[in-house]
Amino acid sequence: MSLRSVILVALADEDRSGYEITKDFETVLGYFWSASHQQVYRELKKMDEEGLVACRVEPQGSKPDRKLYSITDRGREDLLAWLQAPPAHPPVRSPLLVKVYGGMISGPEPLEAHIDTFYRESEAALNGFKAIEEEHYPEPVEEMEDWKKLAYLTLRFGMLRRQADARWASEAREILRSIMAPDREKSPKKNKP
Amino acid sequence: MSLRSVILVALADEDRSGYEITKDFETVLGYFWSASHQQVYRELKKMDEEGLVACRVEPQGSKPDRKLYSITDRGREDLLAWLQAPPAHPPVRSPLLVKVYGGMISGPEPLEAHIDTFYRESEAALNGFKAIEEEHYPEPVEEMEDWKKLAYLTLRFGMLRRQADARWASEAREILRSIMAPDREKSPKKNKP
DNA sequence: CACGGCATGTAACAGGTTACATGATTAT
DNA sequence: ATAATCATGTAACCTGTTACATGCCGTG
Repeated sequence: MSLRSVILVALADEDRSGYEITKDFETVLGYFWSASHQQVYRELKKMDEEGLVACRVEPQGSKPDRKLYSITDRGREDLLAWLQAPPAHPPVRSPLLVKVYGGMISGPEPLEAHIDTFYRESEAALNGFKAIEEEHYPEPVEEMEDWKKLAYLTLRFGMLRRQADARWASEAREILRSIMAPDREKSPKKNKP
Repeated sequence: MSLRSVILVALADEDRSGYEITKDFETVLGYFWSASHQQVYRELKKMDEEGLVACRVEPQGSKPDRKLYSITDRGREDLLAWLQAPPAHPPVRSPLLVKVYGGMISGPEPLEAHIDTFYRESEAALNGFKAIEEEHYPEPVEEMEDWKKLAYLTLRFGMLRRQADARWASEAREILRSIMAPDREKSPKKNKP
């Protein structure tokens, strides 16, 4: 039920079209949720049927018509209840770590490549976040408006995660080097002793 | 296609039953993947049909029969190809951060509770990992066998992540306190200015 | 004899991905 | 012209969750 709630959050302040909400998932909402336009349209339709949102068609002269959705009282109630309920913990699912764990089967070479890319991506994402921080949050936290503090916290989460990821990747690179080191006797590959 | 591959990794060293693989997801595999027994059984059935695994029924005297699965050559080929391909990046989906972002709607009280729980859970998980480290990986990394280095890396990932989570939670708590502080004029709630 | 662990599944549903499809407007 | 962006959707499929279901064994 999370997608519904994210959409309701997006609609809480201003009416938006499915297209705009999709764009939000590529920007602000993207720090903590992702959804494709197909998902958004499908969900909005269901939510309309269930009375959580209302829909009106807005003709806009030259451009194609758009369907503007607004949150209803029922929608607001549902959202409030969801926000107050303790959050679910999405289960861990990391393809990268599966590949690490299976490293004895693939051999260390592909692993080194994966981890290297992961390191670079983590660093790049971190730098991206830092740039956003400088541009949009230059003032000290205490001086931010309340809503801005909350948005900042979601950015901050991404930064700390990516930092941890980059740190792990460099550790992993070191350890991998010791596996790949050629000056060792070759023993038969076995995953468990 | 990741679930298939994780199952193949689990079968790479020794034949296992669906039940045993399910248990693996609660232990070793649990650091980087999760799946329910329903998923495991369903997937094994499909993989059998597609010739990635072979199945034989093992009667074991008193206890109920079990179906032992083993990886086939086709399975090994598929797994190797998958391990070598660059890993997919699962999209971010964090219910907690959605609730943070929607904090102006719910008010800070429930948020404080969510973040507090998150902090405690992160710390607890971290301590759990540290205990496992002491018990199962007491020797210096350089002295570990290759396969053990890889397993250690998956543990290490969990540790660094949880550490980052805990750090974020304490930052968040501080910032939240400044929102909740009662010695401020009350302004009308608005998510965006 | 009740309960937890072993061992296996089916069915329905919810959520997410991929592919396909349409048509207008605006910028190069 | 043609490509990008705006704006909307359908259909099929895959993956994950929840609920239901069965039956044996060993321990207290």
